[in-house]
Amino acid sequence: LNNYPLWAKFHKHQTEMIITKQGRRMFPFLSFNLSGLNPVAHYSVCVDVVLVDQHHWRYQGGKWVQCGKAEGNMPGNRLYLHPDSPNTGAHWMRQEVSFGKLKLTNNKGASNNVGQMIVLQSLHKYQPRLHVTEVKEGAESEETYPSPHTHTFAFPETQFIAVTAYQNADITQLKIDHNPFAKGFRDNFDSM
Amino acid sequence: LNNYPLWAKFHKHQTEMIITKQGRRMFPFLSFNLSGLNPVAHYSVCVDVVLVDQHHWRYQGGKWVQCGKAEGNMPGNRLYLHPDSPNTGAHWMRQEVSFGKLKLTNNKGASNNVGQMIVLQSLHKYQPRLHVTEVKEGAESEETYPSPHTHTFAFPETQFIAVTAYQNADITQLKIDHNPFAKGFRDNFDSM
DNA sequence: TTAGTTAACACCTATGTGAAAATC
DNA sequence: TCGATTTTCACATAGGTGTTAACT
Repeated sequence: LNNYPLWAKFHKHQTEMIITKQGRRMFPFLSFNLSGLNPVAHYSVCVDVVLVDQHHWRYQGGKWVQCGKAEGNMPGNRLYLHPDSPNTGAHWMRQEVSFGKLKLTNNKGASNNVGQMIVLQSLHKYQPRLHVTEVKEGAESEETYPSPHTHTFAFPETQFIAVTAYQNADITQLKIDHNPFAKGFRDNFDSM
Repeated sequence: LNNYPLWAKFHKHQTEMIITKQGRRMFPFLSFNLSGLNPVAHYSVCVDVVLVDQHHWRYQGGKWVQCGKAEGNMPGNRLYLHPDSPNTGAHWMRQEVSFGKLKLTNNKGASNNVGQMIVLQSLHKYQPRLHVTEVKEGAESEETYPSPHTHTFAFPETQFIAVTAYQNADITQLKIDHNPFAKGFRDNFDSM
């Protein structure tokens, strides 16, 4: 996992990720360094997002608290195939593998665009996971993830609660401080 | 070939395409409708650019004239693999196949970024070509284009002379009139 | 009312244009 | 001097931010 210090800062305050109908990028975004692959073998790399628990969460009195049962796993795509897939082990190990364009949405109708957006439920806690699958040449479609020959990685620091508006002001400030696209909201007293 | 009327307008005045060190997009850009493919077979789609003749060209007295021999074929990548490659016949036929992000350059050092930019010589006349190659599962690398099972298409209307600055003012005006990124140079007398 | 969601907005990053000046 | 190339620039497109107000 790359950019661990930043993820840790967010995690300490309980990371929140905005979800919108049209889809919102994650910040921080997932990025990994892979090693130990066969340079000439072919792999597909993808990310999925799974529920951490079966509860609604509510932000009350400055804290996140559990609140009743969730309505089970809702339908909707939770798998995002890395755009470079499939590719050689050498390709994946040459440089960091980033998911900067992965988008989160609450629009169940967007499930049609499989692989474009990950559909989540607001106010639920999620864990992103990385899957590295060896692709057997001559095999059928790529729609069988995760397959038997998959390595899966999950980093607790990347857990987050999906929201439609930020609840914790500390999280908002961290986003403003570190996301370049939010520079317009920084207190500018010429930090040069 | 899509957008044929626009290509024809440029072709009538002898199309010019700017080349720069960092790479410049084509305008108009190449876009095709494919048909007749096997929906479940896999194909790679790419474009290359070849010399039309072995001469330098010079713009003199408002006309393009040949001028001495070219120094043969220079090294440099002239092949651009469509980013969706490889993919199924159904995918390629579902909608137009566009090369809007293909970039032309005169930077021979950019040959390293194979597949990113097409390296050309200024003041030479070129013909873009479309290649559709069936990918055999289990075959080795994709670096054997064009392979024996390739269909190649070339449209004379897409021929152009590579330049580092526009020579014909008619071409400049056509670019300004039709390329959205050049809207800032249009004579704005509120065409609404 | 309350809590969650949505849409419009100003502000930003990132990048594609030809013009014009500078350079080779 | 001359022609070709490169650099810088104002002005576009395209789209990612949190804020705010409206909506449900």
